[in-house]
Amino acid sequence: MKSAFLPIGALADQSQCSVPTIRYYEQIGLIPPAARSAGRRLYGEEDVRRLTFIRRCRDFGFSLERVKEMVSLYENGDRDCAEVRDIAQAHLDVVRHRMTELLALEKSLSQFVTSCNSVSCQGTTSDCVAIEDLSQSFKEVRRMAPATSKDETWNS
Amino acid sequence: MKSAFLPIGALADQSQCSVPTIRYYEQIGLIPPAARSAGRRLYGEEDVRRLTFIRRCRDFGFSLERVKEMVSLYENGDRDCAEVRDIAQAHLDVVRHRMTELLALEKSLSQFVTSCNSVSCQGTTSDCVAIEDLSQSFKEVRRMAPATSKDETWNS
DNA sequence: CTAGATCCTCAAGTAACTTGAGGAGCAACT
DNA sequence: AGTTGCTCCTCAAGTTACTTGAGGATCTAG
Repeated sequence: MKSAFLPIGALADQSQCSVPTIRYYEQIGLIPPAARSAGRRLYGEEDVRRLTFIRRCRDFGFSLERVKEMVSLYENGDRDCAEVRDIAQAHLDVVRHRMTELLALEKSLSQFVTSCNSVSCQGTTSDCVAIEDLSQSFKEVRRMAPATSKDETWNS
Repeated sequence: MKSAFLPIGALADQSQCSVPTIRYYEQIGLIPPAARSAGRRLYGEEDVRRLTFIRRCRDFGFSLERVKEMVSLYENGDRDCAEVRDIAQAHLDVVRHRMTELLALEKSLSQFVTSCNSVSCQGTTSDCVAIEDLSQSFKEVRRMAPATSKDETWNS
């Protein structure tokens, strides 16, 4: 068996969460209380997976309450399957919406950087053609996605 | 001239920020103090653009401090153009990184929903094949992006 | 066996808002 | 002219999701 036990610092490294954040998650009941050896917390591979998943969801802007829901999707075995699918579907909708917005910002920024590199661009920003382009792209972004409902279903 | 003056509620609608949030942004100096008529704030098209841009950046997970920096990108004309480009480039890196992670999550979720719809799925989650698929996809997601540096440059 | 890194708990601080109290102003129907 | 209802104002307190700090114990390497 290769299941080594990890102290909290190693878990933090592997999951990209900070040590105090992990303790905080335990405190609020998002992750189960860790096993202890001489008062110190010990973790396994399952904990690395769970925490990585949690950190990822947080990066995407889901609230801790929603993350709790998502974690329970694949850990809790006594829920109605259709209900679980509906939750996942709704999360998927949000994720797709975020992706279109991120794509629009990516386009704005890359256009800006490209034109800033290609045009003669030695002076201050007021002389720089690319700056005007940038503020123009933001207007375009707005036109592209006019009815951004602010995902109130998910973060309210 | 078609420049109508907007009360704070209309600005909130158009920019997708809440009314208290706009007042808060004024208070912390992120947006300039609005003109007033009978004590009430009045705004124009420029304010709609600025606030929409700010809201969008916040949705993408940039801190208010970073947003301040980005707002000054196209409003402040006395900065070195190369410096401005470097800031934009760094933002672009973060945005691209977020996009690959979002894409991975999108894949996980859509696979889950699809298989949940196709297989016989009438009981509880412990009976459902799709749940096992989902937790498997999360492991895949982890393998796809192992060195997530947590964007410390941007949100520290 | 000691020096430094890592761990522990508990309390307080921070960012970015949100909510609530208490009150004034404007629009528009009657 | 009155009053009903919506929007606005300020100021203070609450919320979420952490982070930082104090004060102390414990493990690990040289």
